[in-house]
Amino acid sequence: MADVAKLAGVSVSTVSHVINGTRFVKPATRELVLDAIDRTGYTHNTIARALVMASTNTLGLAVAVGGNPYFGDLVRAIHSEAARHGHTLLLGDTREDADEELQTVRDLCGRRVDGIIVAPTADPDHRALKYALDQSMPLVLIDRLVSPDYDQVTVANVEPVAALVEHLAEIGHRRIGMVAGLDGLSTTHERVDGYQLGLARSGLRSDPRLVVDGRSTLAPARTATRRLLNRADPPTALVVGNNLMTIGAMHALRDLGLRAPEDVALASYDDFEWADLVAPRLTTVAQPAHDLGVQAVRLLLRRIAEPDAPPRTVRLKPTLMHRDSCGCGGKLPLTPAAAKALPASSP
Amino acid sequence: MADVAKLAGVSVSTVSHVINGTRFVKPATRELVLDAIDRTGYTHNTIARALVMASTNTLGLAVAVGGNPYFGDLVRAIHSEAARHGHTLLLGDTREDADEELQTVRDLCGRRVDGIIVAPTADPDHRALKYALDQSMPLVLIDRLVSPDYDQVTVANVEPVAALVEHLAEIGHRRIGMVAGLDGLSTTHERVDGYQLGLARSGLRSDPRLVVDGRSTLAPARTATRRLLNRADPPTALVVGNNLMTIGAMHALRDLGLRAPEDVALASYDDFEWADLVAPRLTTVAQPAHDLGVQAVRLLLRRIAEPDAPPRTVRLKPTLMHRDSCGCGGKLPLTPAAAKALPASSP
DNA sequence: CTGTTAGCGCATTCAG
DNA sequence: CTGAATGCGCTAACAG
Repeated sequence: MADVAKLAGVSVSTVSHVINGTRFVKPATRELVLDAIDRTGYTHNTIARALVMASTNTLGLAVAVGGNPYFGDLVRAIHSEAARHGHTLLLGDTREDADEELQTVRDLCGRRVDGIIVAPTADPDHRALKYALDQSMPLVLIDRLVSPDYDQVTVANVEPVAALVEHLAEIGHRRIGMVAGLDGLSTTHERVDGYQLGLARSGLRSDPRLVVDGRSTLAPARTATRRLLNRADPPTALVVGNNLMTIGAMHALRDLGLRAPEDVALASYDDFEWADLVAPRLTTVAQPAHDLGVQAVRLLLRRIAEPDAPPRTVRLKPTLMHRDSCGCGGKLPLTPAAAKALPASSP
Repeated sequence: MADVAKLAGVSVSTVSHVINGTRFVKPATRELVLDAIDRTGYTHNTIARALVMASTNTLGLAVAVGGNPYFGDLVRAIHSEAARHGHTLLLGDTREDADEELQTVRDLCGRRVDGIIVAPTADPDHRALKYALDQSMPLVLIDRLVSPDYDQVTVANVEPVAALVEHLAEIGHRRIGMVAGLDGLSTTHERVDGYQLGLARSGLRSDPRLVVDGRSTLAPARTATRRLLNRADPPTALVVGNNLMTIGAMHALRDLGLRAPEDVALASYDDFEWADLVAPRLTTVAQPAHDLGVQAVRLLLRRIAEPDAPPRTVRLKPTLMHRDSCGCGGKLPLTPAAAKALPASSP
């Protein structure tokens, strides 16, 4: 930058100001600077700028990068919304592990990002989150809720899952099982709560043995589902807690030579782009991944701008993708109450 | 850091050295420093460090973040390998657009990442890549090849696709169509070349009208496939150039009330986790996404360490996932030559 | 309208 | 074994 200044016959201060447009510069000299800049091949050093400005224009993202396509959508949405506001993303992988999460958040803080979006792991102590707050690092939680003290954005879980269960019950199912996600995640608990609520509303007794742990991923869900269906008195319908576990559950059905929805009806949380290509076409609840990401970024930018604003929890509504795996033959819509909790969209 | 030094009764220089372990410090004073550090709640400022070290321990990644789950796997692999070497990822989205690509790379350079991994867009001038080289920014290309002057890592395309075509031909198909990807990408061209090669080897005449442009994404592939199958003399088998387009093609089949493999046989590039849950189970070619990512990072770190090393092109082999959509009934394996080009794995 | 100068927080010679 | 001093590249008062 000193070179540029010399070559243009001005001071570094002027160079800085033409670069940032931060104060008026006589058009003549500005031209001088401008072409001195590209004759020098000069490139603005964001690092140095960040040091003095105490702001990096970078947002940290701490999620479990792995496997789940839903998080891919989230990352994409977050990235584009961040970019729209001139921010870049620094990517951290929690691997759904509390220690990794803490280390990731630490690293992100060390790199002086302007704020962090994290999909919290099941850490009961929330060490990573506390650390961030401790550093007074702006923070917003996505997907999973932790406490209203944080800014957080998530999706409705209880009512939508209840609606699914009620639908299944109305078709005539009396033994409805659930493949639940990782213990310790709010999404898991809320979806199980929704399941219980649905049963209760349908006048069905809840049987704890019908709820199995699929650990939010494919393989465990596969074996758990297999075990569940191998019981002496297996459920005739299954509610599955997320997308990966749905793949696992379908594998399990195939392993056992069972067909959906004839042998076992299926309804699950999270949609796929190919959900209506599989046999049977999957009845699912689709998350508004894009909106979730956008909201998270907005919340974070607000928090950065006003560190003392009251924390806000945003909860978005998912959409019912009513297809064939529930086995109602398409003839039966949701009950009015359920439909209200869970707006439907034609596939 | 000055605070820490004061509180420990030493100089900043000593503090720096105990933090980085960069020279011997008497255990006694080191302890002093260490607990002064956490009594102060001091956090190492990576930004300032980067400024003086002229190195950020950050790698830039410029890909089309959108939609394609294959890139999700890639990002994951790259991230973990980078992390293994103490580097973090700065994420850039090219959106498969040349201008976005250039801007992304510019930004990444401005942020002084230590190197960049880019999945080049179809820009005929390779402006972004030239820019990076111009800045003498270490660079490696992933997925698509551009020129042996760059470090690049990709997957074999020609022979694997040829093998697919030969397989289809051997089952008896004489009119084999292809849904090709975005023009200008090496993967697209190589896969089309493989298609032609397979036809030639099978003694089939190539008909340009049987190759349609699916633009590497779902929707265009759907309409293109529909148009192709609506021809007076439609193909009886289809080779599809990537995963998203495969979803599109399957939608097209359903749109037309056609079934695979009975009405149209299907074989495609890129595997999915659910490829054997759809009807029919998809015969695909699976990319070694993880290895691609790992190799890319290794190449990049080598380039950073030795800026003048000769450029290297790494080409990995994909795996055949031989399932049902090709319609051979599982009875017919690949010809020996084809099998050699395309190792198979049981689903 | 523009130049001078003092840090931003750290790593690192060079002396002790 | 440790401290003092210099500079990384830039922005922002503060003078002109």
